[in-house]
Amino acid sequence: MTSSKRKCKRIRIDGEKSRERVLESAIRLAAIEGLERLSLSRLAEAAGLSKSGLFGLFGSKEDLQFAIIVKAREVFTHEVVMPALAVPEGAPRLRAFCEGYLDHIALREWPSGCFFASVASEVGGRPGPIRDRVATEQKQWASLLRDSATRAAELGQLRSKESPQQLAFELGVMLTGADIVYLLHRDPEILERVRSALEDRLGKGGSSENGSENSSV
Amino acid sequence: MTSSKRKCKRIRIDGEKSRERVLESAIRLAAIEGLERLSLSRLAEAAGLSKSGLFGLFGSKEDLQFAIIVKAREVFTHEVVMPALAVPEGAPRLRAFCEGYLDHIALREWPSGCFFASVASEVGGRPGPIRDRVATEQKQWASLLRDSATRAAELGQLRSKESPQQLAFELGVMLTGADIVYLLHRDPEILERVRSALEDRLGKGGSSENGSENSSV
DNA sequence: ATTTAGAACGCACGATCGTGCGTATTGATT
DNA sequence: AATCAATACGCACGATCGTGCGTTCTAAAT
Repeated sequence: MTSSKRKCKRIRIDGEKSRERVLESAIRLAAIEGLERLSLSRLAEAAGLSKSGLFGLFGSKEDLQFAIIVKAREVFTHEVVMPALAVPEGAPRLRAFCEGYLDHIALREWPSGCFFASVASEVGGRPGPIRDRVATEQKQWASLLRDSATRAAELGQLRSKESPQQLAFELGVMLTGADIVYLLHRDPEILERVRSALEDRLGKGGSSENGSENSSV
Repeated sequence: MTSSKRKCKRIRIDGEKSRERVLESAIRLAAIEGLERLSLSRLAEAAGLSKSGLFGLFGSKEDLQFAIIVKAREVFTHEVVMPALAVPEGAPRLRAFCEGYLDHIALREWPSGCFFASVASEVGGRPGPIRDRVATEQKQWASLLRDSATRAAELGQLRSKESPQQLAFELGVMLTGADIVYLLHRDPEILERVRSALEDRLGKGGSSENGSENSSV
């Protein structure tokens, strides 16, 4: 009920550019402050426009929060998911998902670790549309891991005694837990121990083993 | 500079009772809202006293936040740590720590899962005394797991190929990650999969195996 | 019975929050 | 050139935040 886009023959939505620019700052601010603590004033100041101008771009704070989630998902897809999809399916791709996640949370540009882990624990206790949306995103990420693990099992790349669903689950919660703990201590040993766990379950062979330039997207 | 306790021969601090009563509500509210989103007004209303009365009890909001952390630690110690310390050391105790944690986050009285996991991701990106305190608490919990795993290794209760430090780390981050994910979906399968992981690494034998009444403390 | 220190209160302050309104500015369409 | 819808702005509103101040009440110490 917020947007009233009456009849208009040819609208030139130049505001899209502004929204993108704002969201670029917003995802970083929201990861630190939290989705609800993020204030329009500070975001406006960080993005270089007025508070009311920012408000008008999104219509309401909840719409802004949704847009931030969508933008964060795009970034996560670009930084973690897509590079892994360029790796051969099965165990190597599953490993690439996990290593991509570890590299992602270790980036200095993200002082609050994984955006979705941060937001999940923020809104997890408060039911509502935002929590549902975050839950959906998390499920999709879990599906990526599970599908890769299943394919790895089909290809005979796993220890036979292990259920691929169980393996994908354990890796997923380990990554999330490591993100939280790494957030507190910033101890590289945390990332190394997760990599050891990966090596234990998926065998050796890091991301530097296969040249990544002969892959067709 | 907040407390000015001049010279007084015999003070009867009755306020301790009030503080305890307030903190009882505060830890639950803070787990849902977050340590910083928690407002004095709502907490005062929930605890049944005035806002200024509540403020006077703690001196400042930061002091209140510290008191909440201390209280949450007491609850966690009472609900998770102490029962596990009544279990024979080594693998059974390590298992009791993990199962106690799972039971703890599954409790309906805690709609936001583990207090410390929630607060960790809230303040993890913002350095300061509160984050340092939470980090210290997390380290102590990790030490409990690590010491139990080490003792289990000494007792020959682990698969020899496995480093006890690595085992303790993996279990710890799995618990934290499972807390976050369970917060989002409330799917009992999540808890079951963690229990499967425990069974895989520590063998069968749940908490109901050994009678817990013949234990000294 | 008087004294007295702390507990709890009402009240108000400055700051900041999300939001609505009125108004220039802009660039594409007519 | 004129029209018009969308952008971005300044400003102000009610609400809520953390905090300080002064008063009343209560119970232990004298």
